[in-house]
Amino acid sequence: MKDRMTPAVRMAGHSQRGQCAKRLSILDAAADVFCRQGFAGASIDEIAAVACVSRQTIYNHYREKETLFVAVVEDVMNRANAMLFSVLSGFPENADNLEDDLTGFAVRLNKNCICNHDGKFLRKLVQTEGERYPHLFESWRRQGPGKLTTALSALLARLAHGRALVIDDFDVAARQFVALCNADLQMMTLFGETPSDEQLEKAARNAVRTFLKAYGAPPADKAGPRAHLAALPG
Amino acid sequence: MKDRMTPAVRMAGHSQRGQCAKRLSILDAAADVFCRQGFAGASIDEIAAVACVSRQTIYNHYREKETLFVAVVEDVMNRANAMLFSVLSGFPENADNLEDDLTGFAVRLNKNCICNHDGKFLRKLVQTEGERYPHLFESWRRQGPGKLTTALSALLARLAHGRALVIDDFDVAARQFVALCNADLQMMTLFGETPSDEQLEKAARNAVRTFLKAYGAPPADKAGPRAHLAALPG
DNA sequence: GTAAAATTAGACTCCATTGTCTAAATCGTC
DNA sequence: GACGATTTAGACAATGGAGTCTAATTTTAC
Repeated sequence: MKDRMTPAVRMAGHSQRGQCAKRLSILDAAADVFCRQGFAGASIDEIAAVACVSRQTIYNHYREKETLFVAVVEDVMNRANAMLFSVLSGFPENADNLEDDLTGFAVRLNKNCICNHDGKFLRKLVQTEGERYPHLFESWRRQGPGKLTTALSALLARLAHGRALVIDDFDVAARQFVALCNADLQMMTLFGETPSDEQLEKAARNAVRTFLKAYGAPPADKAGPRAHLAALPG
Repeated sequence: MKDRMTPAVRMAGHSQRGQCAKRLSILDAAADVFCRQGFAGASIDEIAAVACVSRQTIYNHYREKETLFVAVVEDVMNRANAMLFSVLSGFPENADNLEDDLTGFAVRLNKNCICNHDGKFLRKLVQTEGERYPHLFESWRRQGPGKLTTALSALLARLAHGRALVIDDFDVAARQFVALCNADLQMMTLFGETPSDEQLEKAARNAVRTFLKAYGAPPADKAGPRAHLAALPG
C-alpha cells in the first residue's frame, strides 16, 4: 500500500485536480448520508451513489468506513470552526448602535453557525457517536464551543470596560447570550428545520433586547434607568 | 393473530403480572439500546439480552423492530410529559421569595426533564429518527415542549399580573426562561453528561438572576430600580 | 393437577452490507 | 499518440442482523 499524500502535496500541482475533486465530492456525500442515516445506517454504496463515484474509489481514498467517517467529521469541524471565528470577528467593537449591532451579530451566529448544515451535522453526530469516538468530539468541544465562550466572554468584557454593559461574570454572560440567541429557535434547531430570515431576525431581536435589559448599562442619568424600554417601537 | 390487549385490560387482573413485567422489561431494555445505538445500530438480539428475555418473546409482543421502536418512543414520551407537568405544578404561585422559588423550579426542570435519561433519549431520537417518523415526533412536540411554553407563559403572566414581573411578550419570556436555565449546561446536555447537584444549583441561580434582571419588577420606588443588584452577595 | 398460554433456545432463511479482487475504461501527462 | 495512474462496474466471499419456525420448558389459570 503506497503512502497517502498529505493535503499540501495534493494541492501542490494542478495535476491532481481531478483526484482532489473526487475527494471533496466523497466528503460532501458522506457528510450528507452520515447525517441523515447515522454511522450504522449509512451504506458505502449510497455514499458512492450520492458522490457519483464508484465504491472502489472510496476505498482507494479511505481504508474503511470508519476512516471515512472520522475524515468527514474532522472536515466538517474545521469548516464549522473557521465559520465560527469568522462570525466572531464581526462582533461589535463599540457601543454606538449596540442593540442593532448585537442583533446583526446574533443573526449571523444563528444563521451561519447553529442553524446551518454543519451545525446540524455536528449536533447530530456528537450526540449519536460521541460516546464511540470520545477524543474526536472532545477536541471539537475544546476548539469550537469552548473557544466560542472564551472569545465571546472577552468581547463582552471589552464592551463592559467601555461602560456599554454591566456584567459581573463574563463567562456566564457569554453562555447566556448564546442561549438567548437560540431561545426562539430551539425546537426548530432540534428538529433540524431551517428558520426563515424573518424568524432569524425576530429571534435575534428578542434575544438582544432581553440581554440588554439584563446587562445593558443604565443610560447616564439624564433618563430613567429603563429608558430603552420607552424607546421600543409600539 | 389475536387482538393485543390495551394497557387498561392488561392491568385489570393480577393474572398477567408476569407478562406485563416482560413488556416493561423489554421497553426499558429497548430504550437503552436504541438510545445508545440508534435505530439502525440496535440489534434485537442485544435488546433481548439486556431485557433478559428471548428474541421470540419480543416478537410475540411487537410485530417487528419498527413496531417496538414506536412503542418505546411513545412510552418515553408519555413518561417525559407526565414529569414535565409534574414539575410545572411546582411553579411558584406568589412573589415572596421569588428568586429562590424560581431557582428551585429551574433546578427541577433541568434535573427531571432535560438532563435526565428520558430527556437525553428524546433529544437523541428526535434528531436522528425525526425525519423518518414525522407524525410520531410532531405529536410529542405539540404535547411536550409546545405545551411547556404555553403553560409557562401562563404562569409568568400570573406573576406579571401580580406585579412581580414586567413582561411584554409572555411566550418569548417563557422560551427565554427555559433557554437561560440550560445556558450553563448546554454542552453537557449535548454530550449527554449528567450535571452534579452543585452544577444544577449554580446554573439555575445564574439563569434566574439574569431573568429577574431583565424581567423583575422594579422595587416600589423606595430603592433604585436595580436594587436587587445591590442585594447580591459579594 | 391439568390444560392453556407464554417463554425459551436454537436452527434456519433471507437479505443488506462490508471489503476485496479483477479486467476494462478513462484520464492526465509527456 | 502512448504510458502510467486512476476510476469504474461488477462479481465475490464473509458477516451480521431480521424475522420465522419448532420443539421443549415454564408459567398461569382454574
